[in-house]
Amino acid sequence: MSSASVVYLPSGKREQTKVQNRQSILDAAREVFGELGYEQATVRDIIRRTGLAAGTFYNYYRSKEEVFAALADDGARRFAPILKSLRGRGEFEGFVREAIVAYFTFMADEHAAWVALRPAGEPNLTVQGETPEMAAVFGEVKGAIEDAIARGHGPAVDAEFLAAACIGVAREVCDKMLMRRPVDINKAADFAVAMILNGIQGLHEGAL
Amino acid sequence: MSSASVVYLPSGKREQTKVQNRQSILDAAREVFGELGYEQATVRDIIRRTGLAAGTFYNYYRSKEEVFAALADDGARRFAPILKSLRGRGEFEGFVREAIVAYFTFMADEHAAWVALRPAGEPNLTVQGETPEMAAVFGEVKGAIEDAIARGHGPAVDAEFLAAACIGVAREVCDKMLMRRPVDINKAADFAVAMILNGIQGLHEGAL
Amino acid sequence: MSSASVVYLPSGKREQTKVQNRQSILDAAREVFGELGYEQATVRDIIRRTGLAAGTFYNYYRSKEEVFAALADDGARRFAPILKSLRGRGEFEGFVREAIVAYFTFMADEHAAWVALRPAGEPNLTVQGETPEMAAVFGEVKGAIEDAIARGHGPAVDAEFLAAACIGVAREVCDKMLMRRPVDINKAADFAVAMILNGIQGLHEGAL
Amino acid sequence: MSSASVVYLPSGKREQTKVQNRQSILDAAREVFGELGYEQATVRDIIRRTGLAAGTFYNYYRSKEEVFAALADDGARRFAPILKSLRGRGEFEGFVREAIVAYFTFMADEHAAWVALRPAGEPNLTVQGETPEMAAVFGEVKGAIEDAIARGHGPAVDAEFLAAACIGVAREVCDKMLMRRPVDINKAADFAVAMILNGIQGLHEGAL
DNA sequence: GATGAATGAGCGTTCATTCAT
DNA sequence: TATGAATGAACGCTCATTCAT
Repeated sequence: MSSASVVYLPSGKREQTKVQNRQSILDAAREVFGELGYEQATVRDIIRRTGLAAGTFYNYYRSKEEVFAALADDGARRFAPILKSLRGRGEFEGFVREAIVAYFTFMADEHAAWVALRPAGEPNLTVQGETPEMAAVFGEVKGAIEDAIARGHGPAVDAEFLAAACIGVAREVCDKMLMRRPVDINKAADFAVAMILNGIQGLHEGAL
Repeated sequence: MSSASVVYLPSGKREQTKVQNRQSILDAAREVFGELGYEQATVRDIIRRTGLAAGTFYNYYRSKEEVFAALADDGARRFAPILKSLRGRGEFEGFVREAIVAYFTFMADEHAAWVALRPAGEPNLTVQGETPEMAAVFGEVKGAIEDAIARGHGPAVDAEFLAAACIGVAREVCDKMLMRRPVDINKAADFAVAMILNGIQGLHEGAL
Repeated sequence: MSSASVVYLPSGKREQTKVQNRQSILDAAREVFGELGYEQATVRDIIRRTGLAAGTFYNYYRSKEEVFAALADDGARRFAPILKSLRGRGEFEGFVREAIVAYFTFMADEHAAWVALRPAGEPNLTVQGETPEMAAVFGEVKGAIEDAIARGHGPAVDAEFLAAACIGVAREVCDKMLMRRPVDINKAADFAVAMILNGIQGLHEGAL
Repeated sequence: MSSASVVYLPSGKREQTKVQNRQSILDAAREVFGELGYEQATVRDIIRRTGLAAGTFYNYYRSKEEVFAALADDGARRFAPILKSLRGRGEFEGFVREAIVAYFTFMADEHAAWVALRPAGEPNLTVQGETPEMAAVFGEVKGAIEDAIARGHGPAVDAEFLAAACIGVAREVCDKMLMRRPVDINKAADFAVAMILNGIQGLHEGAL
């Protein structure tokens, strides 16, 4: 009761614990962000789900912003190679199709993982449905499309508007796709791609 | 012995300050919501900007939800007649064009008013950029498009996806439009409409 | 809308209104104190039930303490003549019996009126059950008994303790009586009186 | 490379201040409840007297109800063994006497401690005079008497009225006893017991 | 590095009371 | 006198963050 108990662990273990703690925090944060949304989520929520002490959180991240960024970076990092293989290719049509498919696929996977991991016990919980990874990957795709268009790989139209339109279609159709069972990536991608490419086609003819 | 019993009815001064206070609160709330976003905004933020006492807020609204709703309702109410004149028309093309134009026009006006009123003194302030009115009107347009498509006024394609795509294009292009100077409603609307209608055209041919 | 409407009423009416308002406040206060208890009751609760304006309350009473006192005084005033007819009589036994009966009768009446007036619609409301009048009348009885004993009309025992014991018996038995249906004043009074008088009898013999 | 992983177990200093703080809160709460009464007391009153930060209170108790209960439980727990030794004894007279003595003794101790600790500097402060412990112990005694009578250990009279009368006598005489200097437990207990037992005696003869 | 209690600013809200009308 | 909106102190409570252990 009145003395400290000290347990010495081998150094390897300690490193392991560090990795484990960091992962615990990330996992808890993903859950919390997914369920509550970024704004509603609090550091305390994350800590609670972690089982760690409050102070421990701050050994790894300085704020909820930072954990969010870490998760987003992780998503972006995993998505980067996929995206890289698409960038820089010559023809725009192919790029759009592949980018959309890659994006939808990533989102479907992420969403599936997220749905699978959520405990079924709390059905009345408000769910935001988008993890930091998803948000980040959307940002990546957005950037890629904007880039591709700005670099002249796209048609000769108002580049910024075009990118915006592509992104809008991609995001909204993706959202709907994720709400259906089963999640049909091909159908959704076909739809989105058709909308975009046909839309552009018209722009040419209409000389916009 | 004979004295007057006086009944005070709502008269000038009182009623006037009531209206003023209500308006102060709404104005402050619009600012706060526009700058901080709904989630970050607090009742006390609104009160502070109002200069009124804390308790006074609660003579007018019971919560931030309620002020938000009041602002949103105001936006929706102002937009409703415009929208109503579009709904129920037979052909889809015309509906889309008019809806987009109406939406872009409303947003441009709202945005201009909003920008004009914001004090320039705090440039490093996080700005969300969307007032409750804008959010509400977006919701109205979204509903109108979904309705129009669901009621069969749209082409024979996946109605939900189509609505989603239209909405995505409208929102994103509108956002870009609002960032430019001058704000060119016609150009943006032409672009968005072309994307949507041409996109649909292709869907038919592609038998999606 | 923008001008004051003034209604002149004859002076008699005005006086009448004053009396009515005072009574409204007292009635509302009795209800509120009875339902919520003195501590929980707020001036606002009373005002709300009154239908009057908040400021009007302060034209009649300066605080909830004051309304409470007014109600208590009313109870005491109504009880005073009954009590007066008992005070000063020579023999203690008779005094105790009559005081108890008078007290129990008053409380039963008051309680019946109170129960009858309460709206049956809110059965889950916390009810304190004692109006200011009841509290005040208890105080009067207490004073009367203490007086009677202190003036030597009681037996030669520790006067303060005796008064305390009488009062304790009276209060607690009265409470139980009021909880039963039908309220049997005679039975309760007989019991209380017997306890007290027999108790005293023993004190004499025991030479306390 | 080789470093220690340290697990901190509850040790001296931390545990000590926790106990101290908990005690500070309980002490402050007892004072506040004693001076202001349960209803008037606020969590902030307790915190203020404690000198701790506002949030700290909530590390120990969730509400004023909970602190009150903790104090009351403490009183009841300390009184329980004394009470237990009395319950279940056959004859009623002995039970009443012992219960009264035990109750008066406990209250006298509690009251003495309470009076001794109160700072003399604020003479104009409203004092309620009853700590949660006292209230709880009164409740225990009340329950014990009601039980004993209900279980038939009492005389053949209206059990509920009898219990009420006993309790009334005990409470009121105890209050008076506590106001005198010196506090004479025996005298007060003798008085109360005589009142009760003689009173019952009369009930028998009177066939109530 | 891990712990978890302490901190105190800040939140939403209610309240008694005032005072211009 | 009646009105009822304005006031601002105070409440219960939560939070991000710190720091002695």
